[in-house]
Amino acid sequence: MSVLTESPEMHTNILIVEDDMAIREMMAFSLKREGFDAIKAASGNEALEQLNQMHPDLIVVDWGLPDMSGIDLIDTIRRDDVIKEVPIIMLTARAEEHDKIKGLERGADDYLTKPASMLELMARIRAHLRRSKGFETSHKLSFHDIVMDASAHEVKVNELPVNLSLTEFKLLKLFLQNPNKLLAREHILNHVWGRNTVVEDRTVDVHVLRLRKALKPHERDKWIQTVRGIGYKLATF
Amino acid sequence: MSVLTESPEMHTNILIVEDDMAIREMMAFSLKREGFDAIKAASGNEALEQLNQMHPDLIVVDWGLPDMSGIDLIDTIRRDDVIKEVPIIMLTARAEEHDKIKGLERGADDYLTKPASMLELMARIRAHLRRSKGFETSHKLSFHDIVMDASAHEVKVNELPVNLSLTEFKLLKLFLQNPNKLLAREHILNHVWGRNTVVEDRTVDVHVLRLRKALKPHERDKWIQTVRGIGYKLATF
DNA sequence: CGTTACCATGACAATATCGTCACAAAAATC
DNA sequence: GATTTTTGTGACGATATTGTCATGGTAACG
Repeated sequence: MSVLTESPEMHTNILIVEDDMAIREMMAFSLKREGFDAIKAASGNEALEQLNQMHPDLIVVDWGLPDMSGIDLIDTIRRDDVIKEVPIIMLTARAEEHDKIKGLERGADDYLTKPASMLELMARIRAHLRRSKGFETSHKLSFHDIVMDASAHEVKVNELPVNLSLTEFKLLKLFLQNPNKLLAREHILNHVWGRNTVVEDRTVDVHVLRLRKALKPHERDKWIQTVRGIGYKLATF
Repeated sequence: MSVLTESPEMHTNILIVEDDMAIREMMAFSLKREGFDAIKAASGNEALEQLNQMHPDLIVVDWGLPDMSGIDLIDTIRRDDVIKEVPIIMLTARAEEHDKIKGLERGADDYLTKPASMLELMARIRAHLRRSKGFETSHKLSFHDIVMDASAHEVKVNELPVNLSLTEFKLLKLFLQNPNKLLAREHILNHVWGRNTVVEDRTVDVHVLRLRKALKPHERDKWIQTVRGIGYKLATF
């Protein structure tokens, strides 16, 4: 099972089959944010058309589709020799236990009830991909075109790599985890250096300076803004 | 009841790790009723003892155990080369989303909140077993043109054989299992040398050096990259 | 406009970390 | 039993990183 025939930086395609546009777009947005490629389908037939052209790494299926039930779609997929192995997560508004069990027995690998937390959906998607692809998919933090892959310890701005020291990396990570939020010096000290380290306040300034320098060639240094008397924040202007 | 019944001659062992006797017995009862063999453990250590003697097809773990958290148990299992592939379902009274995500990210395959419906639990168990049954243990690992056949103890780069010592081999294997992932020294020590061996940190460096030397004739030595302050990673640049 | 508090910046020394080599012990091979 | 290979460790120089300080600049405010 642990055959790594493809390299992990290869795009991981997730097919979303969901007729509600709002939910569909939100899921696509969340997926792209995490570094996946989201393919969208608004109906069962649209999904089948997509599946003729490409083979996603995972499928998220809504139970109630306009032209067929999600169950029917799963049946069709599981009958297709080429794609029948693909992990499928069912997503539905119905909380009825009966549906869950039916979905799981008919070939779904997982079942989530709407309104589903995007975080939980992402976690479950990663768990299934871990099984089917044999390796962990990467976690990505991003703010516009600043993208950090913490597990790979890699930062890119607009696809170009940025070289950071360990402290700078941790500092940027904190900023990315709190975009548009004002971070007090003390807060930064606690989170980057740890609660019981004795470091001068000004040290934060210096490391912010160094982080800005590293981002300067990409013209992103101005995104780390000074808030006089308090600290810094990551934001566009 | 279940549409898909397991054939009786095929013993499917399910390990239940749960300290609450009532729940444990109820789960064991349900499992046996469905044709599974239920093995019971009331604590984390009891579970580990069991795992020394047998390898279950699936494990159901309660989050809160008397001697360790379910998460710790999962960590231990996922570090064991022999049983690390076993599907794990977390079961817990806590409904907090944070716990769910933590469990899934740390290696659980599924997560159920108590009080869990036995029917749903059974359905999910069957869904996971359906996946893991057709589990093939091909021992081929690769990263681009670096190919390892673990069972044959053979490594080739671009079809040309590479001679490695045992430690170098295990080290490269770890890298291939975690491509593009930053591996901390401690993590490397745990996985290549074992958890209870006493070896200096710097030993890792020396073996990385030796592995690089072995890969140098093939111009792949630069793919093992140093991340100052933490460890190493296998990645292209 | 002047004062004050606050910050950006560059320089610097101390430290941490890593790559490399050499060597001895242990294990494997012949 | 001799030879070769493998392995872990210490040493050392090279380099990266880090924290602090001094200085000058800038925003805030009356």
